[in-house]
Amino acid sequence: MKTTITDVARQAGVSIKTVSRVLNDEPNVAEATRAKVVKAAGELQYAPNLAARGLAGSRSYMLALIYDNPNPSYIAGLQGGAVAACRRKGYRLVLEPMTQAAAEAPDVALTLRRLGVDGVIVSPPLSASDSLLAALADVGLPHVAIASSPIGSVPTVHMDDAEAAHRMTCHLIDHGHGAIGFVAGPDSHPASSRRREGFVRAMTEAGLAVPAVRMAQGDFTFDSGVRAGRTLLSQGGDRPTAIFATNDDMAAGVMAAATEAGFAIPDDLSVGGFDDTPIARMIRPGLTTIAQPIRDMGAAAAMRLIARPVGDGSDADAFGFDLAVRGSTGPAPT
Amino acid sequence: MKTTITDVARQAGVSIKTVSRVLNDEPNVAEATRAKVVKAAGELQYAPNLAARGLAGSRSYMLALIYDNPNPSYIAGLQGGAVAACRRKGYRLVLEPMTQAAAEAPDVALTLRRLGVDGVIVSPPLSASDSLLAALADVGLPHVAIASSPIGSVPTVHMDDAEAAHRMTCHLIDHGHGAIGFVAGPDSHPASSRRREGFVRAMTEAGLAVPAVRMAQGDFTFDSGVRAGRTLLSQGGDRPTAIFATNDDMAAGVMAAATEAGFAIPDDLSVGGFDDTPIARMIRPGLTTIAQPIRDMGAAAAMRLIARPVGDGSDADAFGFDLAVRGSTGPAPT
DNA sequence: TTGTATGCGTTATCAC
DNA sequence: GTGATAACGCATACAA
Repeated sequence: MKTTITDVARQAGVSIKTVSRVLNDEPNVAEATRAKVVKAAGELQYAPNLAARGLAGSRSYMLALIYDNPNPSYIAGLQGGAVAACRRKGYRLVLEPMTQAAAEAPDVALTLRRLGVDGVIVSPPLSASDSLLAALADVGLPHVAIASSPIGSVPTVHMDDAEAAHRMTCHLIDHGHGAIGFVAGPDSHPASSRRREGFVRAMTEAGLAVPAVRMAQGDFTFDSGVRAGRTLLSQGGDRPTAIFATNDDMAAGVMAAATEAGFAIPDDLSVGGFDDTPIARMIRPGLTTIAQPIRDMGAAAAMRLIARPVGDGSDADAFGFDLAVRGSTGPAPT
Repeated sequence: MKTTITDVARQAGVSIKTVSRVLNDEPNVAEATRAKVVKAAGELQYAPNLAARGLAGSRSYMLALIYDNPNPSYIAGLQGGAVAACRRKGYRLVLEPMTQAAAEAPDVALTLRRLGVDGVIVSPPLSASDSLLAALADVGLPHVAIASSPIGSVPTVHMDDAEAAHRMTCHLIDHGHGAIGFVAGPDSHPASSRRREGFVRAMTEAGLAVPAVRMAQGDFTFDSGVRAGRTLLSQGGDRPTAIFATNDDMAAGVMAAATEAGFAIPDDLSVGGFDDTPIARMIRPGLTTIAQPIRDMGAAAAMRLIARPVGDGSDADAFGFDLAVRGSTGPAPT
């Protein structure tokens, strides 16, 4: 038999309401009474029934993480931060993987309703889906988006991808590189265009050209990076001396393509990545990349939902980033 | 205002019990009645209140995944499979990361109680913690362990690590390698000893020596692989011609150490890994490794909990594995 | 085949 | 500062 609040009340010699008060840190409880209750709860190994609490209090103490990201380490970071924040506040995190198609389907609203959570965290690239965001608003489900820039009226936790890309590009330019290749991510991904913006801006500011022949596109996979690398490097004397691939997997692909073509890194070619996933430390030379505080962002997103269930919708948490310099970038060959 | 089962009942012109029957696929409902109810539910975008359902039915329709694994892709696989299975059955998956220390702490029982779930999936290395397993049994929480071999009386979903290690070792032996180095994982990890067993058995069967000098130990990290690689390769003429590192990260480390020391892979040295994580395809040459059906195992674990809430404790699901042969292994140098 | 009444374990509304 | 008691929305005996 499960021990209930009634058992605790009996053991402590008080009413259930008082027990409830103590458990929920409500005011107006004598210190002595509080102690009695805490003691009784401890002895009985009491654990409140969440279903009952949810039913009575009309809160589920659950948050959902909606994601559709093939990058395990990114998701793991987000999850870790969000779970940690949830735990501190007595919440639990439920997983809700969702394809782009499902997010745009007409029945998302019902799917979201069925979740039965108090709020949801939407991670990229789904955080850019207007229809999903609209459905969330429609259903009246509190939500926060993790994105690369503030999104309209949706509470957002973001890191400035454009600024980060700008920084990486400047890093390369500072090392004397003028012919810099760029490997973009898929257009469907919101971060892609932001990163491209940052790159172009830095190049323009430095008076450097951005010819189409040095712009390649990938899909954030290693293989697409290999292909992009081969293409960019097959231009004879006019080849780039540095390539900025907008995620680590693609950057690793570029490095593989470069090595295969006989280029030494960083002596013949510098390569920059984005995300600072584990692979960045596992390839040789180590990959210079952009480190995002993913974990913190996950935690911030959860806290937003927990602390302000009905956000005013106008605020946004901004996070910084770090340029992790490793061996893959160096001076331009002379 | 949320729409409740009462609203649906009114809209359909039936009683709530009938609605309940339809929603839960219970028998004894006229087809016409069923249709009416389904229609009403659809129109009202009805989503059952999970808290109420949980309270009344004394089931939470939630499963928890307990894990403490630094390998994101392993966890992601497990999660993916488990979530998919849960979704098919109307369950949700909540995350419960837990350190080894927390799992062994005296208050785990209370932590587990507070989870408020119908069952938990315990992944390695926690699945080897007797105290955690005992606490689970104590609390009366249905659970299944994901492990490298059946565990006592605990329902287990497992893959034979020893057999897999044996296969990898045979693969190397078949290529003419006799001096094979081995990089073990931490002793605290249950899979470590199993993998060592498989290695030793294969070597012994082939009449090959297993000198201590060719046995190194790591902690499943890339860096520890680098260290182990350096050590194993610093033996002059007696160096191994192949090294079997028992996870991909360490194998990647060994490859880095080998390259650094001037050995070509696979011409001078063959390297085998374990797990088939993304890194295996992202390093050059590609890493020959053991691919586990992680996703399927996660799904199986969830299904066990859902289909047989009170398992009889004696059964276990066994899964196979694949040897993914890539470029890192080849004939022994002559 | 369908409907009525009771209870699940909390929180919340009042009165004391 | 504390305690009865009514919801909360659903499942489930039990009736009809």
